[in-house]
Formats: sequence, C-alpha cells, structure tokens
Amino acid sequence: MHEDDDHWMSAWLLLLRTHTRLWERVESHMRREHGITVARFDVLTQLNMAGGRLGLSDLAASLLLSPSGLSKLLDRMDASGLIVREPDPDDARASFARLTAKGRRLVTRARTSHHDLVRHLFGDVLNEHDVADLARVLSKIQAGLNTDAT
Amino acid sequence: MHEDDDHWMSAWLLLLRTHTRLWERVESHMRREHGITVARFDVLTQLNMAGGRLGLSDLAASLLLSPSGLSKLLDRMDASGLIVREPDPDDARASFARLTAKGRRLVTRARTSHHDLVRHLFGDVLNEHDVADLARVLSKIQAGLNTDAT
DNA sequence: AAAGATTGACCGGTCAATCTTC
DNA sequence: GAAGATTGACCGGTCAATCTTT
Repeated sequence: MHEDDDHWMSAWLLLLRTHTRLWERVESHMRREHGITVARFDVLTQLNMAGGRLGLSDLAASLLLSPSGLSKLLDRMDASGLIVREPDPDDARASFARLTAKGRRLVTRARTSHHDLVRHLFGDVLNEHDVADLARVLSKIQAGLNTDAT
Repeated sequence: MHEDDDHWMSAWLLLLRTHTRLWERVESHMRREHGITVARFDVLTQLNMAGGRLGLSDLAASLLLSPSGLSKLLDRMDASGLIVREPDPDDARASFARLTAKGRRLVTRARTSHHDLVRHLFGDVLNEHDVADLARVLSKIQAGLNTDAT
C-alpha cells in the first residue's frame, strides 16, 4: 500500500515519454516532407474541416490553445501566406481566420501523409484490442480531469 | 477497412489531448504550490536521485532533452539559485550540474506534493487493470518507435 | 576529426495588461 | 463591465553554427 504507489508515477512518466517521442517523430516528418510544423498543420486542418473559415475564439478552443497563443501563431502563418484574417461584419471585435489557396493546397497534400504516419506508428504495433484499451483508459483520465476542480 | 482507419487518428488525438490537459494541470499545480515549473522540477529530481551531481550529457539524455535546451534551462536555474555548474577535473570539455541547498530544499518539499497529485489524477479514476493496460499499450508504442528508422 | 557545451535565430506557448467594441 | 483580440515579457524547446578540448 505504500511502495506500490509508484505505479501511478511510472504510468505518468511513461505517458510523458511516449508523447514526447511520438511528437518528435510526427514533427520531424511533417517538417521534412511538407515544410510545416504540426501546430500549423493543426490550424490548417481545423480551418479545412470548417469549410475554410473559422472564428478565432472557436479556433482557439478547438485547438486547446490560449487566445494569445493563437494570435501569435496566426501572425506567423499569415506571414507565411497560409492564412489571412478577416473581420466579422456582425461584430467589430471578432475576426475570422481563412485558408489561403496556398494553405488549402498544403493541408490537402499533407493530410494523407500525416494519416499514413499515424497509422504506421499505431497500427503497426497495436491490435484492435490495444487501441480500445488505450482509448478507454485515456477517456477515463480525461473524465477525471473534467470532474475535479483541484 | 477504409473508414475504420480513423481509429488510429482518434487514438492519436486523444493521446495528444490527454497529455496536454494533464500537463497543464501538473504545471499549474507546481507553479502555484511551489513556484517552480515541471521542467525545472524534473532537473532537480534527476540531480537528487543521482546524489546531487550529474554530468550535463547524462542529464540531457535522462531528460530526453537536447544539449542546447539543457544548457539554457540550466542558465535560468542557475540564475534562480537552484543549481550550479562545476567543471569536470578529468575532462576540461565536460561539466557537472550540482544541486544547491536551495534546490535540494525545493525538490524535497515538492516531491511529496507532486507524487500526491499524480496519484490523484490517475489513482482516483483508474484501477489496477487500467494502469496495466495503459502501460502495456504505451510500451508497445515505444517499442515500435525504437525499432523502425522511419 | 569527434565530443562536450554554448550561442543565435527561431517556433510555440503562457500570463498579465491593454485596447476596442459590445 | 464583459468579450474578442493583441502585445510585451517570459519560459522551454529545436537546429545550425561555433568554440574548446580530447
């Protein structure tokens, strides 16, 4: 009841380590193959799924990103010609981000390759049972996070 | 066989999201309760486990951190009085990082609280079976990462 | 030449403060 | 006053280039 508590810590460290290594792999792949970071790809993906345009607040929420973090990311993506900002005609405080043609081309091209990589990283080593277990456990953790106000 | 491929992507996104939220929780806890970031706490923990002193290369490797990343982190921790650098008498190229008294006090104080938080985040929602499943699946993923040179 | 470490330029992110509009 | 967004100061991290020592 006292030494075995390390199970939780081991699980936490394993999760951290796995995330870091997976992230590195995906990041370097996207950079090498498409000259784009995952953060930018995620923005492009959200915009693409939303039909090409999305309000900044919605975008920030869907990306689990702070407003200021998004603002700066969009600055850099704007400078790279991947997106543009558009005013909201119904509310002068609000803005939209819109995919440029370049941004749309990039996300279209990168989508399949990214999908294949993830399938490779997970599918080559996990069976359906593994994936189900992973999803179940991670969902439980998330539920716990939403519940308690610690 | 074609629509079900999204299982891998869903798992990947769930892993990302869970990691992000857990990290935020732990980070804000450490900052609030101990005035320290997780990155710094991890350095202190490694040094403490090694008896107070560790070579920079070893430290970087154990933290899954690049040499330059560690160098800058140590600069900031040095400025905060948490560690000091020491020359290696046997190799003038190499350096050690050593815990200061302040650093040791901090890691000692924070250790229990950090441990309790992790036990809370995992232990309150997962049973032994869940943890075993999580560890098994994450280990499989890690093994796949080590194997392929993609 | 290779190894250990650092520096400069950059990316991505937070928080607190601010500005404008609602 | 609250909401949407941005800015400045900062943390943490990578990569490429560099310096010193081996």
